[in-house]
Amino acid sequence: MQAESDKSESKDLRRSILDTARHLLVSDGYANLSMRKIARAIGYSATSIYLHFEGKDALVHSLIDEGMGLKYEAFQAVVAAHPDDPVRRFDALCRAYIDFGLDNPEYYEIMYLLHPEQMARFPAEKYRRARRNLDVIVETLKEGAEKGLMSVTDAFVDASVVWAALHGAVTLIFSRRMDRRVAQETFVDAMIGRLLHGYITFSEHV
Amino acid sequence: MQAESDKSESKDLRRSILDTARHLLVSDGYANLSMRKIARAIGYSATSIYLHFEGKDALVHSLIDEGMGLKYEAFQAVVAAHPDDPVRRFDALCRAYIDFGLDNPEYYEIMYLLHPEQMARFPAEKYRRARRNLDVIVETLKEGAEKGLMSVTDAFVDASVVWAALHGAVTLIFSRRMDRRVAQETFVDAMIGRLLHGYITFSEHV
Amino acid sequence: MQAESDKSESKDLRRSILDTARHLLVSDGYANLSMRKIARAIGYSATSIYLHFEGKDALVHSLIDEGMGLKYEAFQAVVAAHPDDPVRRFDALCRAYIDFGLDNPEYYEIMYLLHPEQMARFPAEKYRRARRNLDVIVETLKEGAEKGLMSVTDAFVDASVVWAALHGAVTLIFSRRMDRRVAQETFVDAMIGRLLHGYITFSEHV
Amino acid sequence: MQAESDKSESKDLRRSILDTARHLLVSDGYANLSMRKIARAIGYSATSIYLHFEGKDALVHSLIDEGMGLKYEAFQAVVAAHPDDPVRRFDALCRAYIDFGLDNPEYYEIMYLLHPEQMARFPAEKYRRARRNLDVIVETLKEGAEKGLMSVTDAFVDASVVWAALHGAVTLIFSRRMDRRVAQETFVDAMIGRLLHGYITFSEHV
DNA sequence: GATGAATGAGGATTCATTCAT
DNA sequence: CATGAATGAATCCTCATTCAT
Repeated sequence: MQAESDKSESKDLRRSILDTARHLLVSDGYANLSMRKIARAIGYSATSIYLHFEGKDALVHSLIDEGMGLKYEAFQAVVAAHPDDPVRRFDALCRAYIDFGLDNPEYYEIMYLLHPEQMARFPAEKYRRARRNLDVIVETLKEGAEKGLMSVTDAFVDASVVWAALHGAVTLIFSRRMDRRVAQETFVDAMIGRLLHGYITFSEHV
Repeated sequence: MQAESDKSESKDLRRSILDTARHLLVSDGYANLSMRKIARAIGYSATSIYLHFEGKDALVHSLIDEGMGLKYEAFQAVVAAHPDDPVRRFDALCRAYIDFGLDNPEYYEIMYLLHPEQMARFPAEKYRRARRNLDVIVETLKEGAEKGLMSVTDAFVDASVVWAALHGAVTLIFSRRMDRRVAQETFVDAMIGRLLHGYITFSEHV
Repeated sequence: MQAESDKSESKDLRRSILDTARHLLVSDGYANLSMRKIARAIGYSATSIYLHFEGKDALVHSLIDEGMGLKYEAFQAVVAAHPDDPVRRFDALCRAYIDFGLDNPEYYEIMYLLHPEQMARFPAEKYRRARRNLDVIVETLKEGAEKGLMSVTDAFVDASVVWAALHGAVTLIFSRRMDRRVAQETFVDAMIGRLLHGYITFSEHV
Repeated sequence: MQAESDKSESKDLRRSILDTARHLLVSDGYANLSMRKIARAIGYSATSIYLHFEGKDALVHSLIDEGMGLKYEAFQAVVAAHPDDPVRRFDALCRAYIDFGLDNPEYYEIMYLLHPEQMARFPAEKYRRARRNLDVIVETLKEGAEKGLMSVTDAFVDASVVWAALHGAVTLIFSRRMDRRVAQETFVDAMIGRLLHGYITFSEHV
């Protein structure tokens, strides 16, 4: 009857499914995410989900996709905010990485912690955007090295090291197995400080 | 007939279950680990597993326990090998951490990547040994600082940072999402190099 | 094609499940009542039952509920048939109690013989209707006492005594452990006669 | 080595099994009585039970047997205590019936509440002793009638009615579905009072 | 678009029982 | 006398998915 409302409702349902899945993901864990639970939570029939997603895998892929997009935007915002200063950009990128993880545990979970065996492989092409995020770090390191501000051996390798360290920080916090004697904020600051310290040539810069 | 073999058969089955579970864990992921699959793989009925383990949780706990033990031994061996030199000990500990992870992905998986929601909580007391591993790093950093060889702000925090970085390195390699342009060995060396470099006062030491 | 039949099919399955469960209950006993057996008996998959009932407990609760309803109606019919004569009402109530039990052994079974440990507790509120049945006897005794027709010490206690005697009569017949020398009908008549005789003041009334 | 101790131990084990089964019966209900649980409770292997009992049915039959014996003794004691007074004997028998039930719910459970479908039929011959208990009531009623102390129509039928009423009292108490406004003791007294009152000719006797 | 009905496969776990020792 | 090892059958229940409507 109301073509407009129908269309928007439809989009709303798709959104609703994705959002609910995200929330269930963080509250119950991936292993306990089920189509039925999503359906129950949004008040639609389980069948309806299949009108918007081919299956569970496709749904999760969409979530991964969204997460990749969000993270990409966050990184691009950092780049835009520090176009000329590779050191400050590096600092901001590290913080953005960790913040994204801590703020979006659901996305982080499926983007980086989900084993590929648990679902149909995420299409390789979609990982391109993810790679571009790493490239941002690579470029930043290269620029810092060129400007004599940062000591870089191999930009690719070093970017991976930074990436790994940040990833480790996020997941260690997630796993709640970190020593209680260490406050989360202190820990994050220390991690970023060490990374900066390790790559910056002149300490007075920071 | 062979009293000896008979006695050991029982223990063999237990071992067989644990090993099979370990392998399935890495090939199919924890979510897909089922008692039935284990049973099928070892050629026994599912019921038989319950003769050796109280349930799925107990089985996984046993695996975690074993992993903890292995890792603890590895760390203690490093400590024994470098009783007086905190810098070399630090280097060796980092390498031992990553090596353990790469050599025992199944153990690493359940020790550090398993979400606690997915199974009954691992008895707190059993984590003591895990904590002692962290303490080894803490002590090493303290000793390095006392001897003026390492620059440490807060030993607990710094040990956690190191821990996180190593953890990130291992898991990034596991996830196979690392840039292919980076060789694994180069990456590991770079990570350890950076950690050493970041904490050592006099670079001529390394 | 036949919208009518389609709609009712769903309800038919629900009915079919309930009826089959009821029959199995009486033939195999509660302990041997299983979802699979019900499913097999109606020619559906076990999963289908879960489309109509949340679980085994819910299914049994539905049966109890139905039984309570039937019995309540039977009692109300008796009350309506004898609005002014408490003695005849008492007689009819006793007979209705026993008749209900003998006519609906499956319902009686789950309503009164099922141990609560065997299933999730039947919601307390649902027992209200059951209590109202007892209250009908209480009121009848009170009325009989007020009119000087019946000798009652404490209406609550006496109603419970009546209830227990009737319950004992039904279950003794069920258990098939009654002496064969005693015909069922004779036994029932004797029980009701004794109850009447015991509570009525003037014997000429009966 | 110690033939004596061995033998007695063996008998002890049999006793131990029976006692444990009885206790489990009352705490967990018949449906939850399992060989494993019994074995675990007495600290023996499940297999050991099969050295003393052919199977679960045989074990329960033994319990029923014991219960029958106990009850028979209780009734015989009452008979011995009131050899000449059928009225007092009747009173004492009723009380003995209810007391036995309330004191030995485990025995009562399997003797009178267990459905025959739930286990292999209890050998018919073993019910003879049970029948003899009913006969005690029959004889008492007959004797009371002969002495002009009790009004009895048909001793068999009346004994069954008494039996049913007592059985109903016990099971209603067991089921915990009795109205809370009625105290157990009051209820039992009322039931026995009514039975006495109903069968005694001259009320001054009591 | 949306749904209710239906299912087969699989999940962990418990049970009574047998057998060789 | 006692046991450990082993099993097949059964338990309830959840899942992702399909199909006709």
